[in-house]
Amino acid sequence: MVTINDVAKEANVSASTVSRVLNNTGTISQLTTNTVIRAVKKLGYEPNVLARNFRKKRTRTILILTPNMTNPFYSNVISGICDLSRDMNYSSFVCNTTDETEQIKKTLDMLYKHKADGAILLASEKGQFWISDYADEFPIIQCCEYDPDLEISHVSIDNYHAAVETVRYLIALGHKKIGTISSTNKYLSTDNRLKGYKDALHEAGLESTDRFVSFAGKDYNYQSGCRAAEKLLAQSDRPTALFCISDVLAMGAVNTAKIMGLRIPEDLSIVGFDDVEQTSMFTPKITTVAQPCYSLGQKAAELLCKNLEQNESIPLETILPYRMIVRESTGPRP
Amino acid sequence: MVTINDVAKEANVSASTVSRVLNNTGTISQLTTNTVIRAVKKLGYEPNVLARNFRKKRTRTILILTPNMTNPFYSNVISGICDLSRDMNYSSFVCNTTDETEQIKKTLDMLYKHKADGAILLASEKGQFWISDYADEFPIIQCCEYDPDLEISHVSIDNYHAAVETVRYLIALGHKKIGTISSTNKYLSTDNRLKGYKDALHEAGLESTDRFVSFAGKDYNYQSGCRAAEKLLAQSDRPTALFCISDVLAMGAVNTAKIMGLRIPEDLSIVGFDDVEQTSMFTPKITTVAQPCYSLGQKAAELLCKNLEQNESIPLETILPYRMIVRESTGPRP
DNA sequence: AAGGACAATGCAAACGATTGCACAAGAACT
DNA sequence: AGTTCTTGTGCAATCGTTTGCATTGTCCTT
Repeated sequence: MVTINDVAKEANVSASTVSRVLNNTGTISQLTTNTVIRAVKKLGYEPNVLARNFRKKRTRTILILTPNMTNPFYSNVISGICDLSRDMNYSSFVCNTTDETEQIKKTLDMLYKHKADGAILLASEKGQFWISDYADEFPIIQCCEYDPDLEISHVSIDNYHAAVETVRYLIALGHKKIGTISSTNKYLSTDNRLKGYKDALHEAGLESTDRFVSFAGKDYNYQSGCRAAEKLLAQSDRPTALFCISDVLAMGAVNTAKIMGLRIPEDLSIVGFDDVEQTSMFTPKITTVAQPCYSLGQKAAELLCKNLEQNESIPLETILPYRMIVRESTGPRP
Repeated sequence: MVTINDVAKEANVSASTVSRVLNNTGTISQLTTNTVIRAVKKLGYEPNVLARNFRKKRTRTILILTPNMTNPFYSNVISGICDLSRDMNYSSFVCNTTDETEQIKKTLDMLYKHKADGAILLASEKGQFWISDYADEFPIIQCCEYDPDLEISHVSIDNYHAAVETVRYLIALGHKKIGTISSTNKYLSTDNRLKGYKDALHEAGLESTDRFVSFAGKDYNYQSGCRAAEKLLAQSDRPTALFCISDVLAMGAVNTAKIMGLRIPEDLSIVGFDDVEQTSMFTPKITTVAQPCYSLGQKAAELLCKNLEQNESIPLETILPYRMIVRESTGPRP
């Protein structure tokens, strides 16, 4: 293995000079710089990352904490983080935490142990104040979900207005009885989407009744979407449109509706959220609010890496645009 | 930060002794061992990973190379790898390579740079002989896909027999005209599933004609599944059953069939492969061959870690069981 | 012309662990 | 009793970089 000393010898300078050339630190004459670079190339020298990390107490590694990387929404975000951090010459270490506090803490402790330089949290439930202990010492970014009561940087979309806009759209189609499928999880987005839904109804002078609000379990999955939809649609005076806070829930709702003999969108309009790939494989293709998953991840990674690299400060809030995609599951009021 | 020397001082021994106690190397008396352990606990000493890695030229990190982590099949495998390697105190670094040779090489070069100790390749196309150059020097495992011409350890299922069994099942249902949707990609599994399909037909004395074989693009996606199915079903003398080499292709086929006015399974039986979550959200729920994605990942990670840890040798071949799941998309010949 | 400022470089000490070698003390053998 | 083995421990070198400080030479200022 060729070391910095070999290069130094070849270039007739000291190891420190080589180091300074390679790190762009200190003042080195153009002439020497050239000589060193030539020597580096000639010997095919590559700095030993292990030694460098050790000396600098840095690893060029970032942590990605996700409840579950199997979820297509998260896997897209993670993809964005991985790709960008790779381009910045950072490694990314993905960790499934299943939202368990102990697991999250254990993973974040890697920061203390110098196994990683910073972290991106994909989904923090609200009220986890202890996260600040880490964020005070290390750069941490919350991506997608975040806690507004914590002074930690986050990258997200405007869930409130996305919900408002969606429900307005349903209202514009003539719907008067609009239901929603929410969730019992503790994410901010869930609250904001519910609030947006209610405000949009209110703004249009429509009643917002508990009868039209159904909560899927915190696991958010297909089955719970089916059940939640059933509760709403079994009522004699049922909604004619459903705003679901995730696509998977929407798929469950579509399924339940079909089983109950309702045609979509003729009898019932359904809209989802996220725009995971499967929504367009479904029949009917589901109208949804697209989140820029990949970009959310990229942006978070970019902010984090730049902070680590040049100590550039991370803005407290970064909001990316959402986009409503009208497909086949919504139509005028029956 | 408390170092090994602090512990040594506290325990009135030398740093080497502390090191030996912690690494279980050399011979240390029970008495000293206890003293050291007490000192470690008292000071809350944690070995500096960076220094240790540097000295040992190891990182306790494994590389995961995937064409695309967004694919639900891979994300499940990756999940298995991540979870198991975390339990073994290894970090895992996921990298999207989009099957590009240059990207794969660049990632594997991290092994040379001591940024990782071993690697798991999720999907290698056949004929990439240069991979052996890496495998000769570092532990590498191919998971799911592999090249039989390379002497590299792999963890997989028996794709050939899975295909045979599936087609036999369709034959048992009375089908005589059975088509398949394959792909133009260069994966071994694709070849084996096609071969299994043909052999099963042959074994039953049924003709296997090119008219009934359609190839989706190498991207494997929903759209290409739709197109491939259309080619098969547009024929006047069309198949009554389709064996698709992936669930996503099967979903495309279902969709196309519906559009063409065919009822499933009354007019056409369709079976997929993989058992990704969405198959059961689809109407009808799709009959498929389940691969133990998560376990495949776990197994590969376990073998790799154990090899790194205790130099335990990795068997050339590890085959995990598949399982056919009959759901709603298959029925007797119309 | 003297002094100061500055640019360019080298020396050597870190960083925190691991490990080959040496050595002491006691045990076991002849 | 003398030799050899074994066991337990410490010393000091080492891994490959980075970096604080010292040094040299050059140029500018007054």
